[in-house]
Amino acid sequence: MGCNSLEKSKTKPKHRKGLWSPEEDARLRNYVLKYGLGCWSSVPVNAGLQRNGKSCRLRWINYLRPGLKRGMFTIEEEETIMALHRLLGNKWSQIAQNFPGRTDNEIKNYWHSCLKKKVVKAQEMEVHMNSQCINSNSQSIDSSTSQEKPSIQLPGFESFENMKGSSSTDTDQSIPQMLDCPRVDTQESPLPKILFAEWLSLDHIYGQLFVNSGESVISKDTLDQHDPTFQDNFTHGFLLNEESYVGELHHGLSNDSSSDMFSPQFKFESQTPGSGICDFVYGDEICSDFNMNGHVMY
DNA sequence: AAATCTCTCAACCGCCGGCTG
DNA sequence: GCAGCCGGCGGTTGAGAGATT
Repeated sequence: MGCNSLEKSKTKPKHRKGLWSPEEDARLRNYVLKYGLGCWSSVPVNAGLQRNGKSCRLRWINYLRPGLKRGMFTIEEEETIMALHRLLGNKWSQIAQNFPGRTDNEIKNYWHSCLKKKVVKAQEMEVHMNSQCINSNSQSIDSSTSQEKPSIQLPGFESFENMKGSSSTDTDQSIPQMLDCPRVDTQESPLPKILFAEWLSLDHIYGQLFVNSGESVISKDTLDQHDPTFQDNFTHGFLLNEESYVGELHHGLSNDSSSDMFSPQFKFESQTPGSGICDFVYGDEICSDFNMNGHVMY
């Protein structure tokens, strides 16, 4: 690695632990926005932080990264998490790839604090109902009933069955079909009707931006505002500078005509060139800072 | 009002695979 | 092939907030 030599000769600094202060957040944010994502181990040194690189990386990914969606999980998100967990097990990073703006840590926490209990409850209900069923009419039960259990079929997520393979964990083996979980109807699902075959993560996008600083991923000139292939804006927000509305950022999917896949894209609409740091507002929340310089720049 | 309990979630820890010298 | 470092991931912890007694 190119950056490890930086640390080698130096004595190990004492790293701060615990919660991040606003000052530390500001230092890290300013550094990454200015110099981009590179070698995390050099970030605390260059940014003047008494943290280790790992801690900086985690703080950026889970808290400071632009585009993070904060707040409660929706019913749809909840159902999707449970469905994906049944398919993938505790593969939180893979699950998180299907939730733009959510982090694997967030999903993992939500699972352990809320969803796990629901699954256990459902499991207990199933056991209870099965025992009742056996007692009342044992001869009517045959092997086919288990195949008729309700199963959550996420539209477009069929291929995850293939991904599951042998990587299943103890948890996904023990989780029963959800008896009280509303099934996702393929006809009426509010979820995107596609599979994110490979979600182009924000990290990836920003990483490219930082490497090629000066390039704009969201350019009002390069993106067709009326792109007919741009579908299902499932997240969007507003860009504000210090005083006023600057534009609207859509985060959606664009059909790649060369394949059946859709790819995530940003669209920037109704823009008024601004300057300086802008906030991306999602819902009622200010998510992060965006540098604006005519186009959306970083 | 105070003590205790429960829950949430940010952050840490340890492991793993990939890369480099 | 080996050692060292890195980023990434999943498991776990513990501080703090809110609920309950």
